Amino acid sequence: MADPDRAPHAGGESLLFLTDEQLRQGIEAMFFAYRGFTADPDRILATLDYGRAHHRALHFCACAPGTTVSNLISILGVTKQSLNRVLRTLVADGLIESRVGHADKRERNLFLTEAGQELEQRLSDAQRARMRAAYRQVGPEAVSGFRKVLEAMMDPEQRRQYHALRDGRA
Amino acid sequence: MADPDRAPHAGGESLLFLTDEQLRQGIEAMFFAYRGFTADPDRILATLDYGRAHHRALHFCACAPGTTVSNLISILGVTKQSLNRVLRTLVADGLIESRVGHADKRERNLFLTEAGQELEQRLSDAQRARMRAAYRQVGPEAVSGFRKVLEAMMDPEQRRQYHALRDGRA
DNA sequence: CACTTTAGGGCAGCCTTGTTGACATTCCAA
DNA sequence: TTGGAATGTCAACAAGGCTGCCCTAAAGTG
Repeated sequence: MADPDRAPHAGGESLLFLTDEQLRQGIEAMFFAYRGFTADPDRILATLDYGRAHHRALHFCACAPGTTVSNLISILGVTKQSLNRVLRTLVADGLIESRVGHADKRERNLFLTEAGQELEQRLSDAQRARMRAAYRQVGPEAVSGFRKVLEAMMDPEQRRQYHALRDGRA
Repeated sequence: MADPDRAPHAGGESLLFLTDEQLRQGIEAMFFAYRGFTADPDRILATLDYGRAHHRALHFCACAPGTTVSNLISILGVTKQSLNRVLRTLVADGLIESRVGHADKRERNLFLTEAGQELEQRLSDAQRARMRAAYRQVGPEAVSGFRKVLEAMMDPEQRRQYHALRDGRA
């Protein structure tokens, strides 16, 4: 109860905005917003008998073509067995191509096929549309703050990967 | 390709910040940040053989004591069968008390027991700690933007519930 | 006052997608 | 060249979504 953030003498917003209630609101906002964030792609995926796991695999294959299973595992934070099941169906359905590694034959390099690119684009478009609408609505100032908070919330390892992906495309 | 957001004449950030690449970064930030957002409570839950679903139930029971199963269902966006399984274990473990409704005996009013409050507090504390650290790091300006974007990303129904919860506590 | 309809809630069973365990292949280093 | 480490695959299991079916209580209707 001696939390300085709740100290009565903290008159300015700079301290007051960290009350438990404010933090709780942020937590709930994150919860509800994430539902919205995934809602549009989820609807498309459902019609194709795919799930969010497939979307994630397609997304990161799209933005890092030729990536390996290992790399995808560390980005997605799942076990290789879990990823493998998803990849297997995507390869079987002709959305992803898995080529045996050139230098290291243990590795598999993953690429989207034309059909894979097409679906990934459809999913991305749906998700971006909502993002774009939100960004437009609140303005660049708010978007900058949004990005800052998200980055500050990541684990260091996740932040590292986030930057690596960005830089890889730049 | 005639996307106005990518128009080369858009010199100011006010238009440029909506490129596909910027939106893609936002999407990935959301993905990585959500992992961080749930990481701390997840660790606690794992030691108790609970999952995120239990955390959610505890959270919304805590902030709306006496709420009904129906209400929880609409907040969480899951089916009653799905919620029921989670509630059953929480009631069996003595973390939640389910009282038959007073006016309408079909309803069940849900309350946290003392043990339930204790666990909810532990989970909340862990999650808030990360949120607090992030908020502190980026400052109130950024936090305000963060909240604005999240709210803009919600579906109207989710936004309505988000506000209802806030107002219910105010 | 019965009698049907509607709503809240519970149980059983299925599916996706996480998990660990066991295994094959490939590479590399002793 | 051989044993260990790394990559990826297959099998089996668990959590938590889902639909379907059922019971009880309330509400509407003759």
